[in-house]
Amino acid sequence: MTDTRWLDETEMAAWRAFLATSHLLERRIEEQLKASAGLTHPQYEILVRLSAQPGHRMRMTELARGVVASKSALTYQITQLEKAGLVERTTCPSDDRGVLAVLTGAGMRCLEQVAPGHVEVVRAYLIDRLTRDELEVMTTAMRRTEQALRG
Amino acid sequence: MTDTRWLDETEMAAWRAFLATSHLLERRIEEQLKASAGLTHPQYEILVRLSAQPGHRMRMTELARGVVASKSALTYQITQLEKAGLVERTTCPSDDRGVLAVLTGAGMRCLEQVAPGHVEVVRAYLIDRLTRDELEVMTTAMRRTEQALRG
DNA sequence: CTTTGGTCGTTCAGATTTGAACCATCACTG
DNA sequence: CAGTGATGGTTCAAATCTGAACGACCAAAG
Repeated sequence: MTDTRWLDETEMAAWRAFLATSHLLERRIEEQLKASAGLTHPQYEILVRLSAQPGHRMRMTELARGVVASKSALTYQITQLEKAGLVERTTCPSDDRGVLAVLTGAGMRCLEQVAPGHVEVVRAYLIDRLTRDELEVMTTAMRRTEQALRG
Repeated sequence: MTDTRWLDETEMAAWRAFLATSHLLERRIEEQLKASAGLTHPQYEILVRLSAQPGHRMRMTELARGVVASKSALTYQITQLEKAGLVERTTCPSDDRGVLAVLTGAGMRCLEQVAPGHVEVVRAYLIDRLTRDELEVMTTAMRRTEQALRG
């Protein structure tokens, strides 16, 4: 057991700020989505991902990876969205085990209605607070860490 | 209703990477803490905050603000930590409504034992992946957004 | 001293998440 | 074709979080 490399002042400040910001932002987003459409953030992300796919459909596992949710959490949320009529389940033609989540017309309309307000929050509290340089630094840095965290 | 200012490519990339990274990192941290000491991340954060205070004690509301948790979530977690013997509740001498959460000796020892492994994860997946410049940019940027999100 | 409005922390019901267990199916091997 | 190990998605119980409602207390004003 080697000695611990503790975080120095700059590192600690970065980590604390990152942590606080991500939690606070999550709260704001959740609040805004709930108020404007009764959606949770995970649900919103699911709709976004589906809408970006050809055929507006995606395999459950792939979708779970995309939105960073556990398989059971996704099962639950898809069931909720299905009850709300925003998503449907289809059996996958190429793999009988598989399930495709498909965005419905109502789901697409819901998304189009909610997205502007959501983007506004993301802008107001994060994107518009950063300079272009900061934005680019953050993108490359976050992509690197995301890469490290996957796999 | 003015036209929506959608996120351009750079902005979207920044936001997606930030979101994915924060969720993935949260998962890793949770996993590591659970395995090494049966703690959740919120619980760990509570111990850290308390340990940094004179007298190892803090008011519930202030603590909730610090770790970015709702009042009821904090009540729940402090109860859990109390059952585990890591924290105690004391009535606040200056305000009979108030409750002070106090870190116990066992709590402090637990923290000292768990912290190295936790820091290692934060380093391995975030801090050590960033250059010094990136770190500093992120700190100022995140602090600015944190500021905006509080209040 | 009482009233008033606000803060403090808890409680409660309901919603969501987690992780393990499970069954069905796949892909490959012999 | 049977056997094997891995994968896909669901289910379940337990843990946790949310938001509203609540009772207790504070602080300032009358």
